[in-house]
Amino acid sequence: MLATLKDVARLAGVSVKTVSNVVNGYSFVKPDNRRRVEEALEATGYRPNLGARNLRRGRTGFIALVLPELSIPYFAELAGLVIAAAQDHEWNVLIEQTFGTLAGERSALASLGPHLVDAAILSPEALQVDDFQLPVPAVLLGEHAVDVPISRVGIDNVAAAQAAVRHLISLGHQRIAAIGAHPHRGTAALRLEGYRRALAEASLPFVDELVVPALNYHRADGAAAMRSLLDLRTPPDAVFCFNDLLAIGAMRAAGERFVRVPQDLAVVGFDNNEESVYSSPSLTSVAPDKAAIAQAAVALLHRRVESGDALENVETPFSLQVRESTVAR
Amino acid sequence: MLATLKDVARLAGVSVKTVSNVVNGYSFVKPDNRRRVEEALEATGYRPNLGARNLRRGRTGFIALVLPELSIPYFAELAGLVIAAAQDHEWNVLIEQTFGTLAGERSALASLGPHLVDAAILSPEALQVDDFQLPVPAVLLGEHAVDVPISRVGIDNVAAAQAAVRHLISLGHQRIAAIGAHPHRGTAALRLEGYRRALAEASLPFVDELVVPALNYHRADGAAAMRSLLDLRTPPDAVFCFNDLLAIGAMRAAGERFVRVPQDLAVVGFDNNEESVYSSPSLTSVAPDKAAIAQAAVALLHRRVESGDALENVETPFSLQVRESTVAR
DNA sequence: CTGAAAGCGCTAACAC
DNA sequence: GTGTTAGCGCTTTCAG
Repeated sequence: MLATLKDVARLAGVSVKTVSNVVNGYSFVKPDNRRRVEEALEATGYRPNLGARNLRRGRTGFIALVLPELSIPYFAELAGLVIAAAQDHEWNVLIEQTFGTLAGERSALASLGPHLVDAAILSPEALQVDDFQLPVPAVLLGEHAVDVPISRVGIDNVAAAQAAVRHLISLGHQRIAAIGAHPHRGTAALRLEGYRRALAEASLPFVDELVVPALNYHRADGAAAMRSLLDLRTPPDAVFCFNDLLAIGAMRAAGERFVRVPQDLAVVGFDNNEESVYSSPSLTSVAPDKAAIAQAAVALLHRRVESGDALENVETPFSLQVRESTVAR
Repeated sequence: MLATLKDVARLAGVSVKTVSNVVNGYSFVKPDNRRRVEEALEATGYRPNLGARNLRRGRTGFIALVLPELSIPYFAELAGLVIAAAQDHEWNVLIEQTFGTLAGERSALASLGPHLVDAAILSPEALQVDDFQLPVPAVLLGEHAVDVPISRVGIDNVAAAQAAVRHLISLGHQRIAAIGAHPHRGTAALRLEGYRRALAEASLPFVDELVVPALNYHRADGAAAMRSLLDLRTPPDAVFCFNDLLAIGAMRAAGERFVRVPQDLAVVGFDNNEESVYSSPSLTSVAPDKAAIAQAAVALLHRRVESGDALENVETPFSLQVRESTVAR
């Protein structure tokens, strides 16, 4: 098997403490001993047993990332960035998929014993107030669906949605639909509010039939919603979708009815997936700074775990990426 | 803090051994004791400390999944399925991103001490023979770029590529390009071989200028490759791309030159990403059974870790999904 | 069937 | 500066 601290100590002719000191870079070690230990370390190929170290230190070396599904590009991209950010703090990331269901989210939280992870990053969609009895420090990505005392990292969703709809209005669109309303999702409510404000400031009417709910935010849901909009007596001339997948589905449905984007229908998405840069037409989208979100979330948790800092909310920047789905090339 | 075995034992008035027996479902425990222990378990909300358990058992409870990048849809989808499959074997999954570089892959392997994970699933792109001195049982997804004694799970890449190109030939295409050749990637070599065989069996010539290499397999690489093909004196009438991202990029580049897909140019991809179902036009693609790959890989590792089984190779099924990029609707 | 006790590999008092 | 030693929480002989 692998060498232990004791093996190294024996080989170097010193005690485990000295070896431990060298390995952890503590205090001063007599140069002579240091050299001998380093040679022994090299000779044995010693690698610390993280499990034992963490058991002793009372930490695990892991953080959990709880998200709906890795097959959703936004979360896949985010997960990659969280893993990279966690490395800077010597954390490994454990990914739990909830599939956006309450049961899935509860079971993910339940599996999150304090023995498994030091902290958690959550992207909940269905959790309720009672569920937030977390055994470890946590940070929410996105919005508080309910009012609960947990740190949060994310963009200003109202302002971002407003910017998207303003863009459509500035292009002369008057009958602007929204896809993605959802009764319990905090993020959906805020994006709807941004949509509402942009209409109001341009003195455009808020038309109920133009706001289409979506239970899920997959491409198929966007396509279905778009079809229902195209079936209206007066279809919209533009549509703001609450994420890029909905927008991709909407554009697909439009194409199937020979509705041209952007000439007949302008489309804006949200998330700025890589996919959206290469779609035909490419998709105008609200672009949250995902790297900033990932880094802020991990850094915040690190502060909380290390120094027991208080709750905090971090607002990260966003921008609007204008592409062919609103402005023909 | 949280209750330990000792706390539970004290409360139930028994020894830790008895509690441990109950928790682990071992042997027979006197009904009376069992009841008392169960009550104490309930009262304290006891949750075993995985770190301590694993330290004792000499296992970690984790497997590593080493892949290029989560922002690549194929790997994101696969990762989701591996996580689900690992749950069935009480394993948590640790994802390491290599970004497809040799340095990244080496550092991922190095961090894989036997103390961190029980086993590993690898999707290497650049590793060399010497690198395969793994400290834990491992399984390769995709192909052996080099000849090393490691288990492998994946589809028959030659047959799959051949099926894709046969499909193009059956549609009457004669001048079929290939995008994605790569000097060191085993998978690329096999797909190229399938392409070559399909041409040969139809007595079509193998034309060097129609085979375009791609250093990376991102959308931008597909677009660049397609542009070079469209610049040829006689451009191809069909193109087989070694993954869907290349194909999406190729279709985008074709559209920018007003080349119509599939009328002027038929396109086939590989991987069957969800994205490809909703692109315009939707993309014909070779569809590996990703769930089967994930399950086979995890199950194989479980057998090796538990019973020290020998190396084995598992071949998983695939199918060809025909869509609008080869057959107009 | 159950209890006592050893020890997985590591860190951190506490002595020297 | 360095050695000795006591645990972190758990599983597991080994007695009884």
